[in-house]
Amino acid sequence: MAFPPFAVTVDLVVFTIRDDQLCVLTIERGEAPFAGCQALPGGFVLPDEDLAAAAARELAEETGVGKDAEIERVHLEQLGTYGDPTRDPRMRTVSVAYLAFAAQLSEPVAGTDATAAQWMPVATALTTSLAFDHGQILVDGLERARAKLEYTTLAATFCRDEFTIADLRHVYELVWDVTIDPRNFHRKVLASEGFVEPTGEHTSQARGRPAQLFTLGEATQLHPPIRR
Amino acid sequence: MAFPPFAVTVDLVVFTIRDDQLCVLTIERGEAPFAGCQALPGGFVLPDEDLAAAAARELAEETGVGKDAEIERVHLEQLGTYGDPTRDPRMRTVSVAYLAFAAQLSEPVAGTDATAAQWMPVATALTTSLAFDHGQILVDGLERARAKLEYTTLAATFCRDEFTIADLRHVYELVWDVTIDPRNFHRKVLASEGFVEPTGEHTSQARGRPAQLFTLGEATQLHPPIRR
DNA sequence: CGAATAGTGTCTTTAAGACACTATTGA
DNA sequence: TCAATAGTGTCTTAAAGACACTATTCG
Repeated sequence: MAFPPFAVTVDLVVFTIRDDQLCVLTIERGEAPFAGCQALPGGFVLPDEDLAAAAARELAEETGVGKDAEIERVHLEQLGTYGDPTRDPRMRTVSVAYLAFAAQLSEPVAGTDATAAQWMPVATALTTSLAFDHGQILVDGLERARAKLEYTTLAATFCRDEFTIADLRHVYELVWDVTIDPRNFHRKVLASEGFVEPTGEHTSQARGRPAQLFTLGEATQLHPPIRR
Repeated sequence: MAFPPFAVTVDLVVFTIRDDQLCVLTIERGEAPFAGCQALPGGFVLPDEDLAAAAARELAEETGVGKDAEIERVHLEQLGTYGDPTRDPRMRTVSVAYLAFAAQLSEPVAGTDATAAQWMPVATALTTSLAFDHGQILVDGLERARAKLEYTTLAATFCRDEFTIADLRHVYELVWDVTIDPRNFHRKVLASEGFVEPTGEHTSQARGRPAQLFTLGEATQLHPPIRR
């Protein structure tokens, strides 16, 4: 049977928290179209590769994540598919966008690609002209991320394996761009069955009373949700 | 630049309410693979066609919806993309699934296709072996539909232009497969700013006190949501 | 009349938000 | 000591759910 041939790519919206800012992974394009322009990382899906596998592969290539046990600390989900006939001037392309949340673990971001990858503050990225329809994909990814924090435990994915309640609150504050009452937040998280489990350890570095350390609990969904 | 060629299709999960049941539109496949098997309606995306346009075209072909002003009464949104390399034995295919909610307006369902289309109760469809990965797509579509009713006004999309609070409650009950207290539901809907607007008209047909008729209000999101 | 459905009022419980207060550290 | 952060308690308000009650129709 004849069918119109399409190129299928995956593009990644990878969020992390760095220097007290929500950041997104971008690359500088080396070739036309949009040469020299900032873009989301991504690439072609291989002939026998699943879409999620292609996304995981691109993520590993660009961040180094996934080569070790670090894959455990990354959340990857399908965001949406973008297929406007004019989105790529070279050919008819359909891009399946994936959304990733990562704790900032290893610093090296320069991937196996020759392209220079960097963590760009989301506030900057939103006012930057990105290649293709990547500006729209970023907006959609940010909105999805914000919504997901409400009813899932995925905020912990932005934290290291052990974290304090203040760390977790900081994730919500940076992603939602709001301030949250520390006392009410504390109570709400502890009241949420299975959200966090105490390790028994405490932090010691900062000024102020040492905080208890927690790990992510069994729950993946929050009932009731933590509302924006 | 060389790239692996893919076939790109759209598949539709179209829900409606018929005979007091949540139903999904299915077709009987005429050709291999899965000849004679039930499947979701869908087809190839044309070379210069947007993905959403392809979904709208397939929907019109299968249901007749969209030819008149009826397009107003249908909600169409992207559900997700399915691209397992083995999902279609003929070729490498990526399918972009769309979710549609429709009021049961015109009865004729037999589309312009030769394939026989029918409204199948979702409870039946879930225990039927559907072609390709359409069983998974249906499950995902049902879960998305259930979630959407919580925080959007889309339940009204299942109703005719004018509807009673009981009609609306019935949508929630059938989609969520629960029973809802009519009195609390009534209060909650009326308290939700912009959800419904009274027309001033009343129903007269049934036994019991005549009910007020409403149209959908300006709101698209519900604050607070109506929880399952 | 009684059955059926529409619609209102009221009480209890749960959760959110404001915010006073105590606890424990470093400088 | 004070500044800073962690953590608890308590009050008020909003919303969910249970359910008694009234309203209006048909048979």
